[in-house]
Amino acid sequence: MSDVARSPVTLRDVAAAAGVSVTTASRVLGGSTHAVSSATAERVHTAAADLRYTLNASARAMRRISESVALIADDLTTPSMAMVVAAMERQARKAGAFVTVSSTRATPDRQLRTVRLLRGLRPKALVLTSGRLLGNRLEEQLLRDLRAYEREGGRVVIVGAAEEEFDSIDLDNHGAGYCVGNYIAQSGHCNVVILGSEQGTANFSARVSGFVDGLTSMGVPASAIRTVSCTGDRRGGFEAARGLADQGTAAIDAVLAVNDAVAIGAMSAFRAAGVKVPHDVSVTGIDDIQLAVDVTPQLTTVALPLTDMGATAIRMALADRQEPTTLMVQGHLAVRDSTMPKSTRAPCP
Amino acid sequence: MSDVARSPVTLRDVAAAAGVSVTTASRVLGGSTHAVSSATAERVHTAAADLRYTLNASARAMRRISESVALIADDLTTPSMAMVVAAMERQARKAGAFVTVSSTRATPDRQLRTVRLLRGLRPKALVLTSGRLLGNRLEEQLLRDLRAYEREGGRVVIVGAAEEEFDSIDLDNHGAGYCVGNYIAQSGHCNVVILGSEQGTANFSARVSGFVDGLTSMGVPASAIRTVSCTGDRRGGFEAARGLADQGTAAIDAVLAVNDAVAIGAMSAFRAAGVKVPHDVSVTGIDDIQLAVDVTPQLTTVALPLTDMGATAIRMALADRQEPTTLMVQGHLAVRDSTMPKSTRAPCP
DNA sequence: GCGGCGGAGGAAATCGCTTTCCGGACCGTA
DNA sequence: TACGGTCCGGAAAGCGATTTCCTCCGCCGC
Repeated sequence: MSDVARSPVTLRDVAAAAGVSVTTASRVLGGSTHAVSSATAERVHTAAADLRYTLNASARAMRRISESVALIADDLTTPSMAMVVAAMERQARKAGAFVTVSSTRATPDRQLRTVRLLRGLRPKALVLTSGRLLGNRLEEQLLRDLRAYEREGGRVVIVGAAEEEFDSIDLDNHGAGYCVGNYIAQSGHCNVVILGSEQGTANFSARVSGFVDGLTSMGVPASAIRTVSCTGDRRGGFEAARGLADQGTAAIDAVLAVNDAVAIGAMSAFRAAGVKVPHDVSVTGIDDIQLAVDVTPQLTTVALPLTDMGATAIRMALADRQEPTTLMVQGHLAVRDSTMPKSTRAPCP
Repeated sequence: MSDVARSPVTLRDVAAAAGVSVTTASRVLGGSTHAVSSATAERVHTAAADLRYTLNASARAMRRISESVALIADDLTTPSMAMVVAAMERQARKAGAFVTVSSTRATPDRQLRTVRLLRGLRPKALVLTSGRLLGNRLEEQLLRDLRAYEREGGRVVIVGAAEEEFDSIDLDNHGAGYCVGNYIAQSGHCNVVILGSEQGTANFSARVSGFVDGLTSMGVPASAIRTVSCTGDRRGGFEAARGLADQGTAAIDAVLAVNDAVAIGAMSAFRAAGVKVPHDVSVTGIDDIQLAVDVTPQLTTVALPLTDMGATAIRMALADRQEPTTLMVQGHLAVRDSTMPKSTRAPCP
């Protein structure tokens, strides 16, 4: 059990200590299929433990494909992204792989630079999750790098949008919206305001059209649906809702927000304006962020299988299929306290 | 601009395309100090761009120390950890380094295995952030591996606790608690309940003792301070507060939670029980997670310089000083809506 | 005119490991 | 006894870069 170890302990040192060749040591420690007698293996293991030796992953990576996955996200600080990252890490570890993370503030320039940088690690896969990027089609430059990377044997997985060309896991945004619209219509709401941003993100516009389809499927006339544009964050919801409150909310049964942050902003504006949620107006979100259950009233929303998505992304990344496949995952409605049936009101025309 | 590239493009290919030796290509692309004429450099760069080539980080790592940092955390999903990770990533990128993350659920066994695994990457530094681990001293085994790693030229940085032996960034947990206790006492609260878990985490017990010291420093008698034990998450706070509400909160002026999650859980239990915050009871947290301002009422808490800590950790990790240094960072009180002066009540005895 | 110096480029050794390829030992069978 | 087949173990050839040397060349100062 000597703790003395010349600076970098190498496989050679271990082999010498065990009295075998590096070849044999490599076979024992590297999990080769080549047979090694258990007595020899034992000696090697002991030597390695004594020297506190671990195989050098970089050196290994030169002869075998490395077991690492690079994650490129817009922003690592959002709660949902944290869930995804954690799930990825967990799943990757199961397969003995590493995850290296990077964030690009959704700027195409940084995305490209990040992909370049990370490709240098020759990871087994590149996982991109980016709302922005996916909406406005991948930049041509980025696409080229991604293709070049796949040509070299790498795997590209896109989380959050369907991409014909690569593996991808898409969230059924339209379905989520539909689900909400349907429920809201069914529970007797008729005059509805949709809070959403048109700008960019395909995610959002899919949700909005889902709202509309869900509502009309249950007989809500298009004329009873109004869309108010706002930014996709808390402040956007707040300001939009304040605008509504100023004009009077008597003719509004429900406000459908494009995500939870907007919904929460809206609820807070309503509260400030004395509009009671859900009594006067029902409010819904999409995402089911942690906050959704922490606010009062708890927010009715659509829970997204973030953890599944992360795990699946890694599974795809590490699998060795050939065909690019696209998976579509569904959220499910979580009815809570920010909505209530409006059966007492007059039915829709 | 040919997009054709035999599977793995190597430096040799680039060199051939540029009509130079690999040596020269390496010097141009690898940022060597050896002089290269600008005309030649230009040719190499063009060739590399045409082939969409990026240097292989693994191969580079064999001759030079790699620019990567491995982060080992208890749990990646907590909001505060997400902030730290994001800050680390940002700082690392500035230095052209990578961050690879892993989570260990705070079990010593997994910690050890993770360190072993990650050491294989021969990162320039290992950054450990773990409440649990730091509380009950590092496991002996782990310590050995860490020491062996440093002997090999690696750098170990501990975030969240002072460790003589390694670089470390410590949060002044006692100071944060003191700060809250002081403020609460000053603003006229007398009967105080502290919500905290005794178990394990040195972080928490330091905060708790900070609360007590801060309160007593302003004349609150120890007899007016009660500590209720609960788990360190939202649910723990919720259940503890429900318990308090059941017994009646008439004799309670303030509830000091050991962190924001607990505080938010407590607020939600109070709300459910009809106890008004801050009118009936003031509530405080520590951490200043994003949620703290999103919740109603906005939470009075201690803002921790999470971003700074992350960035500093990476700076330490990448620096090449020799002396292990310990940094102590302070939080600052953020007074918001969940507390209000209780001047109307009877002064403390 | 000549020694020396610095700039530019290349050949080859090297990093730590994996992986062929090969050789010896040992087995059972013909 | 001879022969194919296993089982073990080692020598050596890479993997894709970086990094020493080395060479060559033009230029300056004396």
